[in-house]
Amino acid sequence: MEHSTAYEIRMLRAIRRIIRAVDMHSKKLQHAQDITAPQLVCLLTLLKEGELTMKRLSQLVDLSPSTTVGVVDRLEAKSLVQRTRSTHDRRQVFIGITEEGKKLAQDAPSPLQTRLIEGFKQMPESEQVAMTQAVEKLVQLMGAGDIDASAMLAIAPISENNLTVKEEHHP
Amino acid sequence: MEHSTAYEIRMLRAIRRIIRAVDMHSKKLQHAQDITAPQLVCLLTLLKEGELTMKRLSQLVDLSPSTTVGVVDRLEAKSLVQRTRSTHDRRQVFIGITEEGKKLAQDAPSPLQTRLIEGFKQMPESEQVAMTQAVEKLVQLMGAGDIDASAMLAIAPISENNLTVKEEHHP
DNA sequence: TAATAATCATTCTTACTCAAACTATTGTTT
DNA sequence: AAACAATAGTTTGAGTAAGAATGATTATTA
Repeated sequence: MEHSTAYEIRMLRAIRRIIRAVDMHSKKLQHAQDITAPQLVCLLTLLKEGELTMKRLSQLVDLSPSTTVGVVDRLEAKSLVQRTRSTHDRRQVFIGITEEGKKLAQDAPSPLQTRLIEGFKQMPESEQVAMTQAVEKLVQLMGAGDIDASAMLAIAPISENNLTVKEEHHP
Repeated sequence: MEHSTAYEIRMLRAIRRIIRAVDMHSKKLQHAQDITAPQLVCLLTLLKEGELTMKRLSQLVDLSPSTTVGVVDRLEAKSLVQRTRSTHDRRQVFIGITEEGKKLAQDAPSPLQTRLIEGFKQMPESEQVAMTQAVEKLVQLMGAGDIDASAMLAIAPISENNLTVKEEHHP
C-alpha cells in the first residue's frame, strides 16, 4: 500500500460516507414525500429556471443526459413535469414544471439534510466559508471542475479574500 | 427557497460533483482494469484483514450488507474471492481473497483518483490536514459519524481550532 | 444538391445502492 | 421440547449512474 498516504485513506473513507449519507437521505425523502433527492433537485431547477431542454437541465444538475432522462421520466409519470417538443428544432424537447409540480417543489424540504443545514448554520460563518472552500477545492482536485461559465457566475466568485468574512446579502 | 443559504447551495453542488467524479473514475477503472472502485476497496480490505464475514466486510467498507453481497458476487464470479461456510455457526460465511485476487490487488491503482492524489501530495501538509478535517467535519454534520470506535480513534479529534491550520506531525 | 458531420433525446446494458422481505440457523423462554 | 426472538446472509424492487449504440433532425461540406 505504498501508493496511499494516511490522509488519502481518511479522505477516501470520508467521501464514501458522504455518498452514503446523501443516498440514505434521498431514500428517506422518497419514503416520506414520494420524491427522491435527484428528482427534487431537477424539479427545483425547473421551478427556478423555467422550461429547459434535457441537455441544459442535465448540465445544471450535474448529471449525464442519459441519467436525467430517467429522472424526468419518473417526474413525468407523477405529473410533476411535462415534455413539449420544440417546433423550431425538433430534436429538442422542452421540460416544464406543472402546477402540481410547483406546489410540491415550493413546500418540499431541502434536498440537503436538515441535520447538515442546522449544523452548518450554527457554525461561525468563517468556518462555513472555510469548509465550503475546502470541499470545492476537493472538487477541483478531482477534476470535476469543468463547469460551464454561467454556472460559475451564478455562484459567488471564490477567492482567498472570501476567507476574511464579510456580511453577504443575497437578493 | 428561503430554506437555503448561498453556501448550502454551493455545498450541495460540490457534493454532487464529488459523487459524480468518484463514479466516473470507477467506470474508467472498470474499463481499464476490469474492476470497479467498490470491488477494489473490498478486495484491498480482504487483502489487509484476511478472511471476513459479510457483515464485518460491509462495516469496514461502509456499505450496507445487501450492497456488499452484490459486490462480492461479482468478485467471486471473477475468482478473485471465495466464500466458505462456517462450520461453527452455519449462518456465517467467510469471504477470503484468492491468489488471483491478491495479485490483482497488489498492483492495482489506488481506488482514489491519481489526479486527486497528485494534487493532494503537492499541497502543503497543513492544507492537507485542513482539507481532510473539513471533509470529515462535513461527514460528522451529515450524521454519517456512527462509526465504530477504532476508526474514530484513528482519526485525530476534530475541533474548531484545527480549522485554523497548524503544522501537525503524525507518527 | 448529396454526402457527411454534428447534435439532441432516447434506449440498452452493467453496476451500484438501500430498505424491506425472506430463509436458514442459533439462542432464549416458557 | 415447543415457541419465540435474534442473527447472518441473501433476494427483490426501485432508483441512480454512466457509457455505448440508435434514431431523428439539423448543420456543414464537397
